[in-house]
Amino acid sequence: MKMKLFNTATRTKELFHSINDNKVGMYCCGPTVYNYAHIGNLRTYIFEDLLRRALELDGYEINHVMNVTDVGHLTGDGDDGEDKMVKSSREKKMSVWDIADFYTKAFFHDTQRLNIKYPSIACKATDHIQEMIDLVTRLEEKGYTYTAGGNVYFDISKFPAYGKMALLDRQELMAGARILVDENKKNPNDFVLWFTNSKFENQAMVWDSPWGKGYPGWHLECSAMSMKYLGETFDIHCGGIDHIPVHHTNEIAQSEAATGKKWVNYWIHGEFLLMDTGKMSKSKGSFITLQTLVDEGYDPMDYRFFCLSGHYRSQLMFKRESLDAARNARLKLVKKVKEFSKGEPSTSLGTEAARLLEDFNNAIFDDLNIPKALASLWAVVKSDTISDGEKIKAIFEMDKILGLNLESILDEKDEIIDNDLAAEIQKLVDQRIEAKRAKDYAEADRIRSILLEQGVVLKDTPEGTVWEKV
RNA sequence: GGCGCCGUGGCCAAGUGGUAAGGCAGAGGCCUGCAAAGCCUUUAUUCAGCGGUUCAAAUCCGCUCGGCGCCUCCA
Repeated sequence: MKMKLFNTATRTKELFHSINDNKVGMYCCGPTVYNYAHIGNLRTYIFEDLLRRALELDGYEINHVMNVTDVGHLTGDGDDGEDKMVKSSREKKMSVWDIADFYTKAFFHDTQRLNIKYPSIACKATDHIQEMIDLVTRLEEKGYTYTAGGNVYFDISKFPAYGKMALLDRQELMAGARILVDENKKNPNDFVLWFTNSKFENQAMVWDSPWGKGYPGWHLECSAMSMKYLGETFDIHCGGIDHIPVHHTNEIAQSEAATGKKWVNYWIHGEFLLMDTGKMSKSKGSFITLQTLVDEGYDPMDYRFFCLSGHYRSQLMFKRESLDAARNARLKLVKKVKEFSKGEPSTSLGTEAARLLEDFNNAIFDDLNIPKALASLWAVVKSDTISDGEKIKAIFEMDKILGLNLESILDEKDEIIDNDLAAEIQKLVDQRIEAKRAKDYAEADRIRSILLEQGVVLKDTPEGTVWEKV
């Protein structure tokens, strides 16, 4: 047990201790399924996947819970906001349920392509309305709520520790920064637990509650579902750094007010992916999805490898140039792995390979220092003294964390080309070999360029001429 | 205005007191009829700038300049 993690709650790197032996309860804020996830969102899920894999390497069994937000996420944090699901539904002329279903599938398709492990439990907010109502009831019984304008609000003045993790007490708001404060609120930071006062007609997603027909506030789902599946106090909660000041702050307030207990031991937040133009924002509409990159010819693994190039707590600038660098490096790695795997893999590691693997693991355990760990990976690749069999074993071991799918890439068949075409190509290759033998280089080059036009590249290796499709 | 973060070779990036990992790109070489691929070698007396602390600083402190994020839905 040697995992060290930067805990936002204490702003320090701490040695991780789980509540129950080798079991870890980890809750990760999931997608809002009113649109596609963009590559910035995906960076966070990749980071969480790396965290999960690292904890597994450290010997823990992970209960990984992720929510799917399919209701209650408003365009503004007040009574005036419209539910994003409803908005999307109206714009796309699909039912809210179909919208949710469509984008949930799209989301998990993306995570699967990025080799992100599927959560132990993926839970939808709309399947847990009762749990949310129960939570609001508990808060109401303890006097943490008030009703105004038909909505139930959380009263932060009753919870003195409000904003402690986010250091909100040390901040002063910029005058006018908060556009449109909900007039029903006693304090601008109070937040809605339950809405009944929807001004939007035909609100499709409403449920009966003790406070009237309505729908839950956004923050509620994470508190209700995490406690249902992980208990009232659990180990890790992660998400994007943007969630610190509002979403996570409110989750902490309502959870700890309800139970009177500490809710989460370790808060781990991932930094943002930035574009040259600034951050990528889902609600602004223009963003890059994984499919965009795939359409441009990148492999999803290129993007994963790109994310590995920066530390999860640092902002990462997305540029095609950087993605190209990541692709080149990854392709080189794959090529090496294929080469090393021609022989039998070793069953054990010699001292140098073992040392490099240990260096790798130590970097991982030091708050997920992937960029540093990668140096050990390349050291294995380039080593003169480690046998190919050991290299393979060590690299596959490292890939359990990196998740580049190196083992299954080996199983991939090279592009299938039908036999007739292969025979045709081989015939030309043979002609060229003949021409070369006769030192008729003009003819040899002519044949080579014919093949190149068909996308076939020739390589004259010491073992003879080989060709491959590009 | 407040809070937080950052500034390391052409690009990305690790390193937070002991004298600069790694990747990409580039250059040179080997190989080749020429290529392609591969391999080898090579690229920061220096870490935005200026002061200070210290035997010793990219690493600590102060100031200056530059960049970013948050304070509003947001990974």
